[in-house]
Amino acid sequence: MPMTSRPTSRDVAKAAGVSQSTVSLVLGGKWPGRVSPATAAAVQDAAERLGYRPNRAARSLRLGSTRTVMLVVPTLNAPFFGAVYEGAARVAAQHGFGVVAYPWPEYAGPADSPFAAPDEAIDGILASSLAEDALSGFARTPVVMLDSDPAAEAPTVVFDVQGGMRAIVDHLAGLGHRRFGHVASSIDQWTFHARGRALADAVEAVPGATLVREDAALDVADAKDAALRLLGGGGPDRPTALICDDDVMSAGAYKAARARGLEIPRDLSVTGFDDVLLAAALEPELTTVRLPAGELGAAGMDALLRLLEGGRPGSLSLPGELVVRGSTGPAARGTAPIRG
Amino acid sequence: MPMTSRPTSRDVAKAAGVSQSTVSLVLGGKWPGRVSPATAAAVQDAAERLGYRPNRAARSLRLGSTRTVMLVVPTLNAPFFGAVYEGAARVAAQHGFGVVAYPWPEYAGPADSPFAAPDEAIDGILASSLAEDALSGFARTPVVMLDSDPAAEAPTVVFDVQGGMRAIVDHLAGLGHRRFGHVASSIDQWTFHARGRALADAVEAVPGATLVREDAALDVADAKDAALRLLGGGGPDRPTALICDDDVMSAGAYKAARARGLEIPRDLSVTGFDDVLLAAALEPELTTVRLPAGELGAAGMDALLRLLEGGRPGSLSLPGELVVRGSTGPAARGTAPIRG
DNA sequence: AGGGGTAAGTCATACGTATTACTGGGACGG
DNA sequence: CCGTCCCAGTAATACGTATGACTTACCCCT
Repeated sequence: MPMTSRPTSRDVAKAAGVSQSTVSLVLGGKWPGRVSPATAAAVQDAAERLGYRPNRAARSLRLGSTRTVMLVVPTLNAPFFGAVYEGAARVAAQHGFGVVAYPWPEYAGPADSPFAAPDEAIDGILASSLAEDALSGFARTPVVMLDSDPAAEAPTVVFDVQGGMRAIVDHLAGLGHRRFGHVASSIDQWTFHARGRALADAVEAVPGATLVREDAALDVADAKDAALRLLGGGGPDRPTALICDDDVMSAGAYKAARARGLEIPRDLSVTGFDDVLLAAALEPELTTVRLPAGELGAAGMDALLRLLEGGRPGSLSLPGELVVRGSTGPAARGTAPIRG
Repeated sequence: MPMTSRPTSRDVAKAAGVSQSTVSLVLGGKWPGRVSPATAAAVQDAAERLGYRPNRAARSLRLGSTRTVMLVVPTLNAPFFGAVYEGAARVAAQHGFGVVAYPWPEYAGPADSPFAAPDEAIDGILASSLAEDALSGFARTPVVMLDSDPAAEAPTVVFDVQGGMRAIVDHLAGLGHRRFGHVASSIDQWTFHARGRALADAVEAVPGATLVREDAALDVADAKDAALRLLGGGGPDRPTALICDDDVMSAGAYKAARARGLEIPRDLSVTGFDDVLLAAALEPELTTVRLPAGELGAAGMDALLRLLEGGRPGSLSLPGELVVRGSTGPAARGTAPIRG
């Protein structure tokens, strides 16, 4: 007789000749001392044979926990956040947790969430790249912040922006560059504020180095305009290296260079940040800092799970890695003031 | 006295002076004829005042439905699938459904799913760009396939690949091109098979046109090699236009062109497919076909929800749109056989 | 021999909801 | 004036699990 609907723990009990409670004890792993090894084995065997899987809804109802975590990101329409998701989901799955992603832009508070009742339907929140108070509607829900202000109350996992920027500046300074232009993101997010500060600090540490900054939205066209402003008329005082807040903006810098007739890296060096697919697709390939987005998601989920278990996870900083490609080269002699 | 834990339907009942069943009826919207308008209003008011939200787990348990859908994609680490997710999640949210994404590559069957018991924890599956039999472990679960073989049993939403390729070929033919090279993806997926067939058909419709094809993996470096093979020694018979299976491969074609000293679009035209961010970041900007990824997800979710309601949704084909940018131009005269 | 202790299970219950079967009472028809 | 019908709502129950409170039977010790 074919089992038409899914087997329950009671079916397993019947098959093993025990009570439902015993099944629950055994499968819950808390049988030592309560159930004899022989019985436990019989139960596990029966469960296996029937292909029993516990009902998630029933378990959630009983335990008051859904074993689901919500990931809040600005968008999934960017490989970076996709990688964060994958890293987080991998770790979550290992602990029997599911992950629901929620892209932020249209987000207008808990009532607007994909879940009508976020406080109930999820056990915790992993929030990337957004202000902490944006989550004020989720009182009672444990939160871990990613790539956000570590000064916040919640545990935080960030990239070592400082180290990354210093690596870039050191690399360029070693090539003889002294006049830097910063194609900066105007987005009001901690990570970009941090990048700006880190860059300023790093440049300050280079004797005789100068830094000019122009802000732009996080897209190619706007970044191109900012880069053009930085390059100005192309006089002898123009920057010899453009440091961009992320890889996409670098593409704008490339366009600006071409518009000015400058060849990369001969006449101008350009750097990015993040190392997304685009970086290696550009011509020449982009020197940038690789941020381990997957690890960010994984480490964040790890912290969140510890938080859910009542622990008190600390904040964490993940190092980036300078990837030197073809967009950086020695500072052109010709652009230095030759005489006077 | 502050309400410490979440209000239940029983709390609402108490506050409104009715029974729990009445609350459930009213909030379920099936009260007309069973409950007086005045009472219904009182219940709704009480629910509002207490900030009542139904418990998802309890409802799932009762109804045997989780109101959650699983989205299976090859990866989220690609903007295309991120957009699919966003479109699907938007539609799902409007119907009170949540979406759990599951990246495919590590996928090894239901037991490996983020949910230990997929058949129970989800109501349906939206699967993108993968073979139907890959889901054989999910018997009993309704499935809608995206960008996959429409001949499959499950309802399908695809792009009009045929129309897109024809638009590209017509555009190029109008510019005088006759010798085409196809930088083809070697991935065994319906969409790429379809693109290959569609391209062959479209070229065949152009009198005197020829088509050569080289296969490559879906990354920049491999696509570059394939493009180099297509360009050969650069003799008079070389293709004047390279049609790539997607935008990323186009980046490889760009590199091949530069390696051969060919300028785009003067000496060589290049086209892509998909219109991801990269397309507009390349220099010159890429002529490609924009595929509405978000709409794909939305339409797929729409079909799936109808399927879950017992409907019988048909398959659907979404049109792409040719986006002409700077990578295509008139066929160079110099490359045509001048004499003989 | 009687009492206490423990090993090995079972019983009963609660989680919060949706729904079916039921009830009290008023209106209405004959 | 009595039977019938319907309105407005309620009581009871089931979904499948986890767990604290019980129960039994056996063993050991004095």
